[in-house]
Amino acid sequence: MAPASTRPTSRDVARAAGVSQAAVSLVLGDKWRGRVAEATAERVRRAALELGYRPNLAARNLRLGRTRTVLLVVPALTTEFFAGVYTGAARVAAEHGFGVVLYPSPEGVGPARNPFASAQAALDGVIASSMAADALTAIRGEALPLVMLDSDPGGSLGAATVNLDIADGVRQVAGHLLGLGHRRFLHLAADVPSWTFEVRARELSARVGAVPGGSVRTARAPISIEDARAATEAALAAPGPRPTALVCDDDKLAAGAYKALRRLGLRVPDDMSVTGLDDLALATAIDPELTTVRLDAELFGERGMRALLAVMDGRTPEGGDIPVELVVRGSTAPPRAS
Amino acid sequence: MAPASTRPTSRDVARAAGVSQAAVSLVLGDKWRGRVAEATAERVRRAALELGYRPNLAARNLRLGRTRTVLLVVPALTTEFFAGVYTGAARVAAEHGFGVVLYPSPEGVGPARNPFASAQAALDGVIASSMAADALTAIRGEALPLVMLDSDPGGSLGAATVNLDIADGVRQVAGHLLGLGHRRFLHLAADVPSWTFEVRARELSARVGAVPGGSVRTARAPISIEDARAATEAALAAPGPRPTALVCDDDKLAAGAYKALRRLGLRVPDDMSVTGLDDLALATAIDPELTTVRLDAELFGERGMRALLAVMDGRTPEGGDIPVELVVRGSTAPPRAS
DNA sequence: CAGAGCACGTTATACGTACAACCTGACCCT
DNA sequence: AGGGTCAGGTTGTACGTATAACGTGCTCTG
Repeated sequence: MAPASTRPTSRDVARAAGVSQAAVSLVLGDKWRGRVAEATAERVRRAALELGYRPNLAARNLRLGRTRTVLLVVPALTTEFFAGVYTGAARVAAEHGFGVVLYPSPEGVGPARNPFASAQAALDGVIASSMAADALTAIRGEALPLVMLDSDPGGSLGAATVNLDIADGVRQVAGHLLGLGHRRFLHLAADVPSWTFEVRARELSARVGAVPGGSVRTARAPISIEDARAATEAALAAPGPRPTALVCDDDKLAAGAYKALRRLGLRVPDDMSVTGLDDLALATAIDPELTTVRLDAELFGERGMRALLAVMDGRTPEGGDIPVELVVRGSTAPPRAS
Repeated sequence: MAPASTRPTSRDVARAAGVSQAAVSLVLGDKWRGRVAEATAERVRRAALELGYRPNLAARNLRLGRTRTVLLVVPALTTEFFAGVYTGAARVAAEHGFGVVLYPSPEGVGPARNPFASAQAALDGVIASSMAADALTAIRGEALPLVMLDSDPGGSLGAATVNLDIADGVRQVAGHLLGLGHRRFLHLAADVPSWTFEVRARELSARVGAVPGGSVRTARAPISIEDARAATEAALAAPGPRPTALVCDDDKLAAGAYKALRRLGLRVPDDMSVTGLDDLALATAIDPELTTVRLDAELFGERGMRALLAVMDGRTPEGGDIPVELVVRGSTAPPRAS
């Protein structure tokens, strides 16, 4: 009489092996050394295998009071970059017996825009990108151990933060372009409310402003190739001397800028130098290949996970921003003698 | 005496509101109509709010015997496309009170390569891309309701499948290029063991082979821009008359092919027509913009989730492949008169 | 005015697991 | 012989929730 098609429990395994449920738990939990005879343990293992037993995670989580699962909240723009962050975080998590669940902050997915309503999984902690703005209030409400990625260290009110050294990346870009002789800059800024984008703008202005004759104009666009194209065309239609260098907050924006420049009949890098930020695959797919700042997404994810493990453990996560690296390719050159 | 920093339970709320735990469960579970006075319900709600009560999901899942969470297994190449699949699936899931957890099949992430070891979440069902090959055996072992995306309907042994009409997409591409006058094809195939890529090859050969003088050569590359570039260069170095049309299994491959053609001094579309498949943002970022087949990733995800809901419900999911659409852009033109 | 019915709750229980605490017989040592 | 030790288990319980089953008074009706 098959008792319906319900999954076997540890008690079923116990019955089949002729032992108590506790013995099954001990054997399968690898805590049986010196408590259960090897022969019995083997019987239990065999019975579990035959019945196709899988432990009920809900029950285990309830019993243990923890889930060994953490949530990674990323912005809707699920890209290579955050795929890398996930990979790094998942690797470290796996080393410590943890799992990582991804929550891409939705664009109109659920009514609640609440990661916890969506990923119903019971969680031990959260890593959240500061770009996933929609989800942040819900996250705070949950009162779980939290690590923020790329968030204002001052403004995040006590939550641990792990940051890329974006300021240094912008410094390197500015230094590179200034060194080539550029003075008039157009900054194609990501239209996303996030501290990291404020840093980009501030740092660029500071560097360029410190040089005689240096000037920065700003255009804004959401991180989308089409929007970037439109914004760039509009900005370059403005009166006054044309900028010679176009600094983009993101490689995708740079790809849009390329399109705008093609339509305007301007050549990269002869008429306009262009830089990006991220070093996505896209950066080498476009022609000419893009000078950009390489961000180590995987390392970012690893550091985020390590920080979360520290927080969950009551320790203080190690500080220090993650270094970034300028990658010079074919999209930057000295401005043409005017 | 704060009882440590442990999260409040429904019993704590009950105590604070002066009612029984059962009453709390009724009120917060919205099952109190006619069982609890409005004033009492209000007291309970207020107490819950004040204590910051969050139900323990592990306990609820255990009690209810279900989690209202499903797993979406996607291949490591976390791209725009699967981001779209997720969005569609999550939307439908949310409509039915379900959550979706993403599992990107890892490239060397965990030792187990087991989605269930990683996403420790207790699950009600699984949607899996056939490209996430590493994870498939683990998935079968779990014996959960399963829907496969883009899988061989015959070979998937009873699991429900939802497929894009890739064969028709390839037919449209072949028809378009043949109509322009192309006869010698190079097929840049994705080096991924998945039924959908077999379909591409088979269908292209069939169509082109049916035309007098039609021939198809094949090159293989992993889905990466650099690998695609190398494979294309190698293939075009082969002796014999050069193909005039390059059919790529994926937009990323096409981007790699563009690079190869640039290095060989061949112009698109004058010397070589190129087509892709996916219609990613990348397709319009490269120059000239890519003729490709648009796949509706979100619809794909929606249909996948609907099918899974049907399976979990004991119903038969609706059949029918998802239509795809050829998008003609600047990368295809008639072959130059030879 | 009996008792039916309703409004408003409460008590008890089960979900499947992990583990603390307890038990039992065999063997050993003095 | 008496007790101690140890291997090899078992019994019992708690985790926090949802809900079935069971009271209570009170009102209404015939």
